[in-house]
Amino acid sequence: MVAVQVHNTLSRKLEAIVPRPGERQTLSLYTCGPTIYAHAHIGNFRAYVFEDLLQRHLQERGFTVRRVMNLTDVDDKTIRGAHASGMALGDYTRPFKEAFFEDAKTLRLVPAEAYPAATDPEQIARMIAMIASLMERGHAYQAEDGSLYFRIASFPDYGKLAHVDLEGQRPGQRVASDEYEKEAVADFALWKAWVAEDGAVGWESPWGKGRPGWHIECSAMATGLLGETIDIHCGGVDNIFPHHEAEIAQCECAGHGKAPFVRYWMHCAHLMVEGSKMAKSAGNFFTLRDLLEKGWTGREVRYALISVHYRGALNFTMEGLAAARTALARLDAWRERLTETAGSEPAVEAPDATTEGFFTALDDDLNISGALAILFETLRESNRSMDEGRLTPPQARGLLAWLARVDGVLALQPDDVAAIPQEVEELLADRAAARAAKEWKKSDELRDKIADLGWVVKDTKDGQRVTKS
RNA sequence: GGCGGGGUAGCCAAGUGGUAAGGCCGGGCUCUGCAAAAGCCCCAUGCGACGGUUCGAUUCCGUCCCCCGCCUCCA
Repeated sequence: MVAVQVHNTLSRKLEAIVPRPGERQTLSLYTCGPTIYAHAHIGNFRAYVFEDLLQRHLQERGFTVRRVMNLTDVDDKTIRGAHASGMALGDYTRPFKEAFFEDAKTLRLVPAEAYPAATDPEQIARMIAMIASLMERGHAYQAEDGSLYFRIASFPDYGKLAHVDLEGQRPGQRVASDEYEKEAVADFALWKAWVAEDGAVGWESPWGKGRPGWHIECSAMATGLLGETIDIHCGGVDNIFPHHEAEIAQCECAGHGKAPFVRYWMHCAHLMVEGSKMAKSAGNFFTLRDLLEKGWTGREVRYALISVHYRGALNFTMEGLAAARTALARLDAWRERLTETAGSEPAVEAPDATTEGFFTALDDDLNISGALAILFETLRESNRSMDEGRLTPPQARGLLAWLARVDGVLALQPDDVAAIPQEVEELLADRAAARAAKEWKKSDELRDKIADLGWVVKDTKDGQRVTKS
């Protein structure tokens, strides 16, 4: 059995991923999804692309991955946004939800098994049931304002994920000063009592009308869909505290036994843009849509996001995107060349054993740099062979088969190329004739005409090659 | 103050107690009517600073400097 090792935030160590007893090859994966009050930005997508790489690699290694990603469709910002636009909550979030799925597709993210939304009646019911369980066990209380809070003093393990000792904490700047109703300042909201600003947003509960706190949403949806113990839970580093800490507290206190909530916690570092923290005020805030408008493609953005190890800060730059474009073009050209060399021979010869290093690098906590190094070394080596005419068709086919496996993980192959229009085909035929007759002027004119139609012609050793401009 | 992540060539970035992967940029060459593309080759006596351990350290230990993040609802 191949051992995939990952860095577990809980233990701060590299640990081999082993399925739960009784589960042969199935792993559950819960990933915190977007809050759909706006378009997700590339920082959000960095986390989703990392999770996608993880899922795809686990699948390559033979695991069946059951993945759930939640959608947070109710929180302060969402309510404010809906209120400001005069729309019902669901009408306000719907376009952002649809946009998220489109963006995910553009970035080639494998769809999750389920995308529960916080406002789904079924999920609200689960949250209420979980809060009720916490109340019964003395882990929660209702404050004077009607809101329910988690009693952190009742859970000694609180802080084990972030490795924080609340005693030593300096209060953060965002502690709301009006939360005097709580027993302890660190106690977090499970259920927020309805207030006038909430307008039409609210659900009935045993404790009165209100809405769920953010943390309970994930706890309820994760355990509701994947069971009491989840194998892998991912998110951004900023979620470690308090969000994931709170999730642990809720699940392990409401649970039926001493079942740990999550076995492997994985967190993705932040993304910076041009060297600084991404912020609207700094003018370096990008959604995927912004980048597509600038002419970048989904796979270029994917490459830029995927090519830096997930636990290191990623500095996202236009230069980085340009590098992604060049590297992808090189991979594309190589794949085409291999395809030509492969011909239609049925025989397949396995590539050099070192190519397996691509996958063993990823086994090591998703060492993408090491994996890409193997990919490019293989590229150069086989190009040399082809230059010298040494690469046999069975060898080329072996490399293509390997490349297909590699791309099952990277998902960086070009989109299906658009069919060449008849008009362009005719011009190409004319141009080929002109070239054969060495009528260079005519050849150049035809190249211009083809360019006007939106296609670029390049003359290679083996004739003309056109691509959509 | 507490807890994390990080400082490796112009940029991005792996990695190892034994003499620095890979990508981009740049340079050279090949191909070539031109243009473009593509391919190959070259490109860090050096791994934040200073000490120490060692036959040998970028890699281990110590001290220090710098950058970034989290510390209550931001991936």
